[in-house]
Amino acid sequence: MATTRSGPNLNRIATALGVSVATVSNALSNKGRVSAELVERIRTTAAALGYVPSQAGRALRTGRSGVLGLVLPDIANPLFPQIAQAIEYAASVAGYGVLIADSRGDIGMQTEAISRLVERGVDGMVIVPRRGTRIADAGCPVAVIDTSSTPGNTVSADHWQGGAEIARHLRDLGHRKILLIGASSASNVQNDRIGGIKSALDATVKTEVLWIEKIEERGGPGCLLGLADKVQQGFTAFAAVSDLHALRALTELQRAGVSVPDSASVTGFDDLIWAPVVSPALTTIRMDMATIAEIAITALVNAIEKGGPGEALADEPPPGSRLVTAERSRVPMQLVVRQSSGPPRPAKTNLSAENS
Amino acid sequence: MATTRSGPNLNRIATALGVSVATVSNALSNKGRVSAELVERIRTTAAALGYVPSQAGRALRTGRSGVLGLVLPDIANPLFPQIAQAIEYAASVAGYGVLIADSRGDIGMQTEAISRLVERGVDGMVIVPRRGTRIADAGCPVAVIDTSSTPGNTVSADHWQGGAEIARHLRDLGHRKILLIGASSASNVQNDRIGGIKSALDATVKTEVLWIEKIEERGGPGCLLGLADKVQQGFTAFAAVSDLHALRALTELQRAGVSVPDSASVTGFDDLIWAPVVSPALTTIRMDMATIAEIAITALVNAIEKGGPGEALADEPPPGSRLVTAERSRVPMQLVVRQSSGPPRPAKTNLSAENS
DNA sequence: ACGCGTTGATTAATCGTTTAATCAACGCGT
DNA sequence: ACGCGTTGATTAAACGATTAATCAACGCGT
Repeated sequence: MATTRSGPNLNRIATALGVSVATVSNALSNKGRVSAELVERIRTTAAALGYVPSQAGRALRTGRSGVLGLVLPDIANPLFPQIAQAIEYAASVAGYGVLIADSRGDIGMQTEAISRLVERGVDGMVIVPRRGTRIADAGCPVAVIDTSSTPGNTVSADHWQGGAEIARHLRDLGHRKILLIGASSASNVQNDRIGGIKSALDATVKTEVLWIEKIEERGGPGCLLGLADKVQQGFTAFAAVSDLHALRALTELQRAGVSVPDSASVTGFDDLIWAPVVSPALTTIRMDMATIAEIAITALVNAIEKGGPGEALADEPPPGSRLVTAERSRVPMQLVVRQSSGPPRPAKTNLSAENS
Repeated sequence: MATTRSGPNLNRIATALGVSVATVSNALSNKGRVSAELVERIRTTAAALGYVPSQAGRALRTGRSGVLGLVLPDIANPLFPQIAQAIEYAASVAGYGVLIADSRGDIGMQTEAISRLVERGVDGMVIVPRRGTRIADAGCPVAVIDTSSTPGNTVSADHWQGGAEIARHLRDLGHRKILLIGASSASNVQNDRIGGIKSALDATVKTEVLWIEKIEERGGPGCLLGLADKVQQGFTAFAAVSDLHALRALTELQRAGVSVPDSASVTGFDDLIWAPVVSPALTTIRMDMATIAEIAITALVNAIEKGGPGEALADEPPPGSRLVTAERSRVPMQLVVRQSSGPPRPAKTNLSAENS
């Protein structure tokens, strides 16, 4: 079934019309000089025969497969659907297919996954690295979506600005003691988000960072984070750097009898699928994945087709992998206010429900 | 960069050794008759030159692209990471790459997405339909992963049995009034799960089905489901047909001051990523996606390579799309007991924490 | 009438692999 | 010594598209 087997090819169209294959090829691709009338006839019979060009033949001749690779070292990441959908859409608009590769969390398999893609002849690849793993040269243009502070990053959400948005939101609500919840201090993305939060707050607001990884070293995976104690210590807001951790915080607080948002506010990041359906619906920050994907794909396609803008990192332009760059490398994140955030301990009002 | 451009090809290896390309090809693929010694020499120089076979050349000659398509009409489905990961892994083990296609929820785009894949020359495709949409013929072998009650289904989790497992778990805990929570009565999967639950319960256990879609028609998306009232009515367990709905139920109950699992049990389906981290950790049912994917891919690859077992639906074997079949079509689901389920209203004990 | 540029189409080579057909030795039985 | 099967390697023809080079008319100015 590969690539139009048994289906009509250029030859069949050519003989059907009594012309040469070259003419047919030219007519269908607007290349050489073919009379308008003949183009018309070729087009119609091609359509009538249900002609579909063979990617294999074209790839062999042109050296382009029309396929991009998408490498997700951590496919279990709940952001994956958003990313895959956006990348697939942007790629298909640009006329490319998307081949997925997964290293199943294992860093060593990332290299293998990449080489699998290369063997399949991808023209370029989009890599969403986890925790700043180094990208070995792939021998083709590569776009990296991570965060601005990662060297070689092509484009990403402006996690720093996103953090600042959340911080201002909580500060304006009146919170003065905020607990920041992250998973791993090794993640560039999480560090940027936390950095952004802190940067937007002056000395009147106290913050403290809680790393889940640290706590789970003792308590085991899924253990309680001790947030009820934090409430006792005066924290009125809990800003997690991912909706996953926000969810954990939310349920832990509720279970401990802390009412949200009345007694404590909880915010997340990424607007994952469950953010609107939990109760109270989660205030969070959404990344514009569609725009990010479009920028990444555009940069990648430029590098592929023109050898155009972007081959950064100063070394060898033609060989090795070329990390592509884009003019816009930070896409703003958007605050989504729902019910999980509100002013700290106001007697009993039932507040803030803009979005959702 | 497509397909080993500029890289060494068979010809280069052949001239380097002073043999013919055919011999090299035969040596590398164990086909024709080549002396063991020569095979050895060819292998080593091929490796030394970093030879990677050109998929394009091979595809053109053999009519096989070595690529499968994965069609997800509802990519926003949180199950997607599990599915994509399992399919990608099974496919790569079988020597195939996976091209993703997404119809962004729109049913009309499903056909377009499929034809995009066909144009790219996929050898076959795996389709995970949403709500029993019909699959137009794709012109290549197709494996369908949905549920047993869907006509043409190739393989899937045994949702019915999964439902029965959950039902027995709750019954054995002592629950006698269980609320079943589903999203849409149009979903075959959800109906099978609910059917399975009911089938395992005798008349001593009362059940009632709550369809979220119906409630949201009035209350709007994300509205409260009125579960606190249900508790008043004597329901002690809430069995959702997806972790997403279980999560919604859990947070709604907790927010209403109903303690879980002391005053009410909540269970889900699918063991999505947040199931272990919410508090209390969610009791749920896990599907063995790895096995399902392996069965689907095996059946698909059989159909592709041998024209082997499976071309169902009685009509034309060679043309049209061929829905493949597998010997095993139902893969059992596995109960994962965590903290969100327990016996109904036992005075004050702090119970059941097997798994997690 | 001759040369020349333009238009419109064809010829043929090429991409890299697979594979059927062919061919050259060589050993061996008769 | 001749024929014959076997082994080990080569030749050459595909697969389907792209594209540079070529070629046949034709119109037109001088």
